[in-house]
Amino acid sequence: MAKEMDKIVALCKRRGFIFQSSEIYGGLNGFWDYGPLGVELKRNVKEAWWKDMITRHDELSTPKGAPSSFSMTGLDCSIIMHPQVWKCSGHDDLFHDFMVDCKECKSRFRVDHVTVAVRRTTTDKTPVACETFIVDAETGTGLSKTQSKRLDQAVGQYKKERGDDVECEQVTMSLDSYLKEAPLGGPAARCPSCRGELTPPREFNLMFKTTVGALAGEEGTAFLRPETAQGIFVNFKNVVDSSRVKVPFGIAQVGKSFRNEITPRNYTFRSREFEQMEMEFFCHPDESRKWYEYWRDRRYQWYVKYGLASDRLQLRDHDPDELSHYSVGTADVEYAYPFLSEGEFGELEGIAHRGDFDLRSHMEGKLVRDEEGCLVVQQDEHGQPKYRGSGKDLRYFDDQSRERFVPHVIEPAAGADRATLAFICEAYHEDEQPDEKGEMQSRVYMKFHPQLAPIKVAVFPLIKKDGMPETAAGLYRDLKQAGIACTFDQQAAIGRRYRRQDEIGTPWCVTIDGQTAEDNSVTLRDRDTLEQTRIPLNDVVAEITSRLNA
RNA sequence: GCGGGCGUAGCUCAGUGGUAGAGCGUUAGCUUCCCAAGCUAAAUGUCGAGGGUUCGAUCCCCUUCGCCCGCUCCA
Repeated sequence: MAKEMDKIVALCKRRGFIFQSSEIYGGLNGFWDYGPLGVELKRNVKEAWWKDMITRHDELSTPKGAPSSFSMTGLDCSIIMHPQVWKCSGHDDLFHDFMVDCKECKSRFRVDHVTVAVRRTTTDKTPVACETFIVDAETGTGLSKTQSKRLDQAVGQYKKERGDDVECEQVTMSLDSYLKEAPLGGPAARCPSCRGELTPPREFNLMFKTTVGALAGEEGTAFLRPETAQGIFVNFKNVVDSSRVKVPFGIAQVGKSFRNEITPRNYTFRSREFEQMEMEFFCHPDESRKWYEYWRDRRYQWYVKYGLASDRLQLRDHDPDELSHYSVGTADVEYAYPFLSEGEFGELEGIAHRGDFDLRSHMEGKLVRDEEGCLVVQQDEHGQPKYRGSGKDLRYFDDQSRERFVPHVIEPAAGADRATLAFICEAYHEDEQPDEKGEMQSRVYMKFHPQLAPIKVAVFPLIKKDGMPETAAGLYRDLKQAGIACTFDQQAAIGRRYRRQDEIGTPWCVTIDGQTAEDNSVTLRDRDTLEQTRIPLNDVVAEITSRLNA
């Protein structure tokens, strides 16, 4: 499997699908460029998505499986937005962590994930001893017996030194709070797994920071968007007010997002700069469950339609404890990429039921879930909203029912690069075909769906004489005029030219031969079956067009 | 981020303390009436980058960047 991935990566480089960014300077981890063929492939992927979402959407009919008819519209938002957007969306907290590293065993921990049991004096709260541990979410386990014993011993030692009149109590707190409370002097918190020395907390920000305005300073600090979705939410009111859409409706966006991943790996799968195809679907809360299921199934089918095989593609509903902070239901469309271990799948797209979390967050301020599971505005230590919302009314007024409500949101969020990579991996095929002497030769071909293939047709004169090149060039121009991506090749033997096209996934080759001059017919050769059919030269454009739309 | 391995032509790789080769591919010509054909010719590398040791480094040492595997982290 991993070997197959190496072949795919080599082919992508050799044929101009994907290059490493800034390769001549040694490359830059987590960034990738699309070559001449790659850009066509990725454009076709995005175009297929956009057509499915917007261009071909019929808002007068009810699509199969949908609760009702609905509207769809597009949007293209800026990459840099007001910093408050990320505070209210939750990204600022979620993507911004302080981490400590163990100098001994090199483990890394989020400061707020490490719990500290502290023994301190009851009188002046001086910390005497502490032990760290990670609370297991499933078992809820805390301090071990050994650790308790160590605490007892440390307190005993302390009492011996100070005399017996000190009373100690035990409290637990996060490492975060402990470091703030006992910055100096107190016993050092040690590594939860090996008791090694910990580094001071260091800032990790998964969002790319930049400065707005020429003057550097905290004032102008802004972030490159880590997802395209927030641009849609903050424009919700603009779209409703300007486009006459009625709930239910969706807003789609394709664009770049940026995440400063700690470990970009697996080719283009986890990149620091990537392109998303996101759609936010706004509906009445009572209907949201049905819409969630509709979009989940429809998005899965989209990948099937464009050629991902069902045994390497799966739709997986998240377990309740796996759900994001905002979600009441999420499913992933996953693909068994060849770089993953047997049985493992990687995420292509997440379809999330986000409820009213996003719109309300941008109205009221950043929300969190309280003990009863209700969304409430997160408060700071003074009882004020931690991050203030816009204060704008983002509710929707339904003229028919005379009802005013915050729509619920279904979000299918797909990775354009991940989809492109999955289509590349799925397309890669090797087989054995006889050469002109009848000996079996290995053949590599990319079995792209014709709508995704970078080039749809290659036109060849069988040999470079008898007017064949001229006839072929004429057909090439006709195809170009019709807007069909095609190429012309008269170099080398015909077999080699076919193989070249196979390797870049061109579904059809048209060859002008001796018979063309006699009866105006050409051969149309199929990439996958290698079968050739004779069709009239004048029908080629129409034939290709109809096959492309099939 | 840590540990291990690796980095030589477009690709796959060989090789040596005295500034480099093979196969495939690419390009040009001839030949060629259908699946990587034949013949002829040609191009291509600052041996990942920077520094050090040396009379001399692609080779030895250090740093750095990148890739792969594992751990960690993460949607």
